[in-house]
Amino acid sequence: MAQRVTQREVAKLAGVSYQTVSNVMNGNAGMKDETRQVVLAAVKKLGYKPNLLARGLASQRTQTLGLLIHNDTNPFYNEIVIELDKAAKLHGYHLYLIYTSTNFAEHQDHLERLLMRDVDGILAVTGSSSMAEIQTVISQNVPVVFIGLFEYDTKDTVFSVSADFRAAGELAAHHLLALGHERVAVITELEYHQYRVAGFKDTLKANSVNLPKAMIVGGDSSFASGHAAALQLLQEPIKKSARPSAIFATNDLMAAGALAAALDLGLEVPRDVSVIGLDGIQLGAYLRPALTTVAVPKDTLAEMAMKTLVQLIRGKTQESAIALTKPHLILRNSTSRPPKDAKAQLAKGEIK
Amino acid sequence: MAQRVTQREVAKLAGVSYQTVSNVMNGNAGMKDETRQVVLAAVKKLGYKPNLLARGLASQRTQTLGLLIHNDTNPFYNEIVIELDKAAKLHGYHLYLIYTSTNFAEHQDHLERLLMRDVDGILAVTGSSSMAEIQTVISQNVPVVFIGLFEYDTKDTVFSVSADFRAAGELAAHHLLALGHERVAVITELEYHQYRVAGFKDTLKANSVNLPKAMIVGGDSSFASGHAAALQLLQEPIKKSARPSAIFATNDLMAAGALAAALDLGLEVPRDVSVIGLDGIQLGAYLRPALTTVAVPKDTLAEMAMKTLVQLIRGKTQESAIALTKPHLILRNSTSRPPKDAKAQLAKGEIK
DNA sequence: CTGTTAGCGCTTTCAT
DNA sequence: ATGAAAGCGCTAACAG
Repeated sequence: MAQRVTQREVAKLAGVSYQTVSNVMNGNAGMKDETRQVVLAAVKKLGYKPNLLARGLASQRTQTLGLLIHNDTNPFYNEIVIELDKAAKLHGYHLYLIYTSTNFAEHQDHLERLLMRDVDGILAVTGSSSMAEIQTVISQNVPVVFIGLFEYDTKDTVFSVSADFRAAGELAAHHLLALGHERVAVITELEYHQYRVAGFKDTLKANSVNLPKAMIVGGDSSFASGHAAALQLLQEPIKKSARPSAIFATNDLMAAGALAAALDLGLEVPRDVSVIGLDGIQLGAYLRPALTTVAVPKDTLAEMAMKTLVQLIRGKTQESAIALTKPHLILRNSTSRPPKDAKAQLAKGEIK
Repeated sequence: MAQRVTQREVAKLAGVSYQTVSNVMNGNAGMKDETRQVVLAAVKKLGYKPNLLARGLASQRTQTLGLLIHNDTNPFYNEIVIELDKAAKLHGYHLYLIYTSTNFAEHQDHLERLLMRDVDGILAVTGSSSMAEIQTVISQNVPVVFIGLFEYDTKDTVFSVSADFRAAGELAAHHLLALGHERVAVITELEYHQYRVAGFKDTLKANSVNLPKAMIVGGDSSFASGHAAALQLLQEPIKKSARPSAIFATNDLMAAGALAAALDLGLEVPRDVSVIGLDGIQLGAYLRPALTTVAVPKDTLAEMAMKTLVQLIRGKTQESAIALTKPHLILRNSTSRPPKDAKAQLAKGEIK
């Protein structure tokens, strides 16, 4: 229904055999420039477009990639997808989009479908939890590259492109330290954000700032969990005198939640408490105060992932299984120096 | 590289001809239940998975759809894509994802690529501007359904599924009127959001509330444009006495911008000015105050779009070319009754 | 109800 | 440099 003109017809019009047409279309080596011109003219005249299905079937290369992505409402995923689409276009690939849950059976099903379509490779933007599963299911058949959303203590059979989350944690700590904070707290996804926390913690320690266990609260990367965690951190009656002057949330959505929680408690940000996130999603710029955050360079992340995958597809084994991109600080308005006089500050903070 | 087992091998193992295998796989009519079982056993034993490329080539149905989507940073698009992916899965389709600009040549290129892959249909989540172009390029070859992002004064050769934006505008107006607002303003994308504005305006008029031209400011649906427009509306020195007590932004991103602008001016929302948006993106819940908005039901929108497209693919011509979903109000904290005493209020509003 | 014969549109050897 | 033959893995008529 969609396809009409075939190579045969082009060949007939051009007065050549139809393999010659194929050669022209694929830029295959040597042939008289004259015949090439004749063929191209015929192609243009007939409006011939190759049928990519047929080509894929014959050549075993479809120029398509599966894009497996965690169906989370975190805008970070979307912003990554946009960059991946750009990168894929650049390299001549089309993307099959598949949103997936963390359910293993579902994963398997999606992967099988992708394989049935002869994708040349797979990009997996999923939580670290499912990495091993995915790898197991498909590595023998088709190259996979994992992208950016997990920490980097992966098995070395896995190809992954990620951000240097330890460095990100360090950046956050340095920023807070530079401002003079000494009572800081962390909101994090305990199971998966270890490196972000480690970088943060180590930097504090190196500067003789202590991070008590009670000042590390878990969340699940969602806005709601960030909100709840911050409430706990800021509201806990007993701890009032020791209320943190700054909170580092290991992703922006939780940071947004923390910001909202502070505001909901009647606190002023950053006067009463500073908040810094990690991701660099657009959302941060929309909040008031706008969110200071450590940004992951999504464009280079996507580009690196594509490059890696393309090389794997071409059979060039990589030396290094893991690539990291460097994060950077985006300075906005949710961080400042800590309250000068903590006691006085506390009194003012109780407006609500 | 990816595919191994073929129908032939299954047939050999099962001791039948390989077309029988094909029949079993496609659930084609009658055959001894016994042979079916034998075949299925062989399939399972060999781990046979059909090659969808070959099937598509032979059957002229690929069970794939092109998803053309405007590459805008508006989260609304992403939230729609997630719903469309769900709907597609439900109907057994895979989605080719393509982000596209508003550039015509680029559009054409993407569309041709999609056609080369023999997609069964196309979902276009693009601004109304490109609708006609797309339609022209492809309507003869493959069914297209346009989704939700433009107003509904389309040509009737076009199949579109959209929200009832007039009703959305009406809802916004009713909410503001019910709260007692009489001095309201609108921030809108002038060229494309006419129906939202019309519904809003007409409802005001029916309730004897005037909407002067100066109270309608244009934007481009972005946060920045909403911010700028609100600044103009709230700051304009001369108009201070006539400052709007409520702002209706015709999408959430502009509403977020308006909210931020009010806050940046030192105003309190909703005490000094109410803000209401339209879309229902998650972002609204993250803001402080949380954004009251008129939500477009993205899930039903997506489901309707898929249903329409599937029917078109099956050759069942629709009676109606346009389907609309009903929006609803999400009440949060950015709207309230207008300031009791406008004069006194104004004085307080000048904090900054 | 099952098997035979074609052919979807293209890429690949392999001769010429 | 170009042409012929074969086949990618499947479905789609038909026969039997």
